[in-house]
Amino acid sequence: MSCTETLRDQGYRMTPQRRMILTTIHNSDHHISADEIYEQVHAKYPQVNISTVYRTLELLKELGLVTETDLGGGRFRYHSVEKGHHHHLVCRKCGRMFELDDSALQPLEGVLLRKYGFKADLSHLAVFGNCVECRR
Amino acid sequence: MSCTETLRDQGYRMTPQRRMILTTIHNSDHHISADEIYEQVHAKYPQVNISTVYRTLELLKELGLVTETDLGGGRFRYHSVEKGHHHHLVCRKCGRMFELDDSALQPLEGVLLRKYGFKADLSHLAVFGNCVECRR
DNA sequence: TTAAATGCAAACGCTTTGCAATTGA
DNA sequence: TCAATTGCAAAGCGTTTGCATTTAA
Repeated sequence: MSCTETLRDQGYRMTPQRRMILTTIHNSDHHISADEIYEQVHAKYPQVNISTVYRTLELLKELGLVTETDLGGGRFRYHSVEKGHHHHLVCRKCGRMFELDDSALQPLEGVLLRKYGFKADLSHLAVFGNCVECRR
Repeated sequence: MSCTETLRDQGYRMTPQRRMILTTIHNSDHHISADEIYEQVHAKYPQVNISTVYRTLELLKELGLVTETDLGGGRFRYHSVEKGHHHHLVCRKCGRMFELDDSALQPLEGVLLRKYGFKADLSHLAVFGNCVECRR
């Protein structure tokens, strides 16, 4: 089902603003923040308002089209659900981010569930530390 | 070395406000936020200002007496370094936080190092999800 | 004595909200 | 048509800052 259909199905409308916001999130190669989305959309259509971005993100979360992650830094970051889950290794020295596949985290997920009864949501986890190169 | 000595050593002063803030953090049974500290201190000494709390926290971080952690929820939380490291399971439904001991994370730490050459800093990690009770 | 620390008020950055005007279906 | 959506401006919240006053050493 397309995004437009998902929206309409729930009684919402597809608007140019929503289309641009969706495209921006989808084309982003990283977890993007509200104001990064705003900057990009605003560059093309200056009349678009930041509050529309926030309201749209709220809606897209609700519809399950986008995930919101708190990666620190005092702002939320957003990611297209279609593009799937992945985790990050964030180097504190050089700032680079490395992708980490699920398999490394499954043991942890299992331990938390068995030992603590806690169903961890490890989608988009960020682990901070130092990368190979910076450790040399 | 006492906190007072640590302060003086670096040319800072021990003030009643700083003493109260330190005591509050040290007596807290959880990772406490700036406004929780403020509430407690303010209850005893109403003239104390929130900006003093923030400035003191900044200083205590610098001196390595207190750690600042981003556990989500849009506010930082503080913890006495003396009381040591631990991790958290944060329930997204009820908001409760559970302590998690190091042993659950050591396998992950090992995998990241061996497989990715990444030295993870897992002190004060926060894992989000749903707790036993909220999963019923 | 005097630099460090405080209280106060105002500003900050990110996010939310009320409301009148606009617009998609 | 008309409820959903928007832009705008203002407010909310946690945090920071400038400045005149107070205070620890």
